[in-house]
Amino acid sequence: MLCSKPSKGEQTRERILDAAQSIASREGLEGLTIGSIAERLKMSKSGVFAHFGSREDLQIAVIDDYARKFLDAVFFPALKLPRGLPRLKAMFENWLDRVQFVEIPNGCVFVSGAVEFDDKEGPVRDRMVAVNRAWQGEMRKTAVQAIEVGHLSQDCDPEQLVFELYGVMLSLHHDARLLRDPRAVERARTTFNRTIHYYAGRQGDAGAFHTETAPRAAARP
Amino acid sequence: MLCSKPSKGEQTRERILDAAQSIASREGLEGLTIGSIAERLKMSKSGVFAHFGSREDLQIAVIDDYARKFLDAVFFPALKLPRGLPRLKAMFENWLDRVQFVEIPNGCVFVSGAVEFDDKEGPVRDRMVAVNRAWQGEMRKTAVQAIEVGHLSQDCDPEQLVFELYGVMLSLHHDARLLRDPRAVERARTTFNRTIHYYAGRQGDAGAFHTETAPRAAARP
DNA sequence: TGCGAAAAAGCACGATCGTTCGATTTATAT
DNA sequence: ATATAAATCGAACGATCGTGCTTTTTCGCA
Repeated sequence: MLCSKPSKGEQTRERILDAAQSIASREGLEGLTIGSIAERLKMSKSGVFAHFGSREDLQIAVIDDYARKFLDAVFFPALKLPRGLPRLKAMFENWLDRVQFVEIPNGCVFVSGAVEFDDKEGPVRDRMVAVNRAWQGEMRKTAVQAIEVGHLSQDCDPEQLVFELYGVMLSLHHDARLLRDPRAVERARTTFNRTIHYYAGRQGDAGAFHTETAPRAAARP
Repeated sequence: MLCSKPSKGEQTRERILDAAQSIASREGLEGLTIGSIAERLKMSKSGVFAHFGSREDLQIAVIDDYARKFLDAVFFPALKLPRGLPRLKAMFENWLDRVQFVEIPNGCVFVSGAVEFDDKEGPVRDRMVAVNRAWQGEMRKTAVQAIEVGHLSQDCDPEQLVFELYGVMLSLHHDARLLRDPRAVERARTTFNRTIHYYAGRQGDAGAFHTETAPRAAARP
């Protein structure tokens, strides 16, 4: 019997992780505090602390949890589409939805964690790097497939493409969250379309992009 | 008589600002601490504190100082070049040098500050936004001039261009500092060249970019 | 229903944070 | 050189941090 009974401990561990998620999104992993979780959950600090061996372990658990939710929302649904451009475009649209409706309002631990731990050696940084490499690796693989099936040019460097797509999202985060520019989402989409169009290259498949701005009407299940 | 004698107070204020700069680059503006400055300067905490009304004022002073140094290194030297693409390209190359030789090794308060204060209301955030808008504004103006003199297409949206250039630099910071990818600098240059080439549009001035990867041999004075 | 285990609370600890205040040491100008 | 002002120090404050310990409460099962 799998997943029979979530014991009391596992339940509250989940509640703690949710609260930590929410706080870390807004305040960053360094601003995440045992006391702030305890206050939000109306628990004692030691009660919260007991579920994790240390604050570092808690931060790592938050990173893992965030990565799982991110991939569940952005990556795995796109696997249902055929390889190549359809899948790549679906990944980008899912990502854009995630940024627009979750990360811009609440913050993103990938973005804040990247600058918080970029020169702070230790296991938290290591995990941050690992999940980042994993996600960029999936994007790269998707780009490679798009090249293999002929949707993108043979001249396309997949890692270069990933670099550019990641930059689009970082700029989106920056302009939308710091400068509060509502046009940032549209700019991100414009950049993506132009970038893909370029890498699609001279082979006439450019018609695969029916509209310059994707149809946002379709309800997401 | 201007700038006659820097009084003792102004001198140490400068030393404090330098130390604060160095610490804030590595640890972020939130990791910047009165005690850490005092320790580095072998002063008392209160001695350091007395030069600024509060920690917030210190953080704001660091932001202003950082912005000034950034513009001195990146923006103003480019003004000596003629308007249009030469100036825009000089700004990018100066920026890339700055990132490569200063910000990647030491960190950047624009990048870390942007995510630290993106939803932390207050005067520090306000200043962060102000200097960011100022810099993006200068880039936009430079892009507008490039359009006016015909180096960039009339169809080019200057704000879209700024969005994309900023994204290139953010992705460079991310890949170089978190993932420690030495190829990130080259990728940034590649993206810039391609982006400008696109916005230069159908007018045959594309030859203005002699090499795909800029000649890094020339010693910078 | 009662018993052993698991979970949560309570309390204290040393450290560090920004900040205040009065004393003390320096620099500046007459 | 001396008086006045500026700069720095030393000590302390209340808060908050992560983390150990011990005790109490609660859960799960026979």
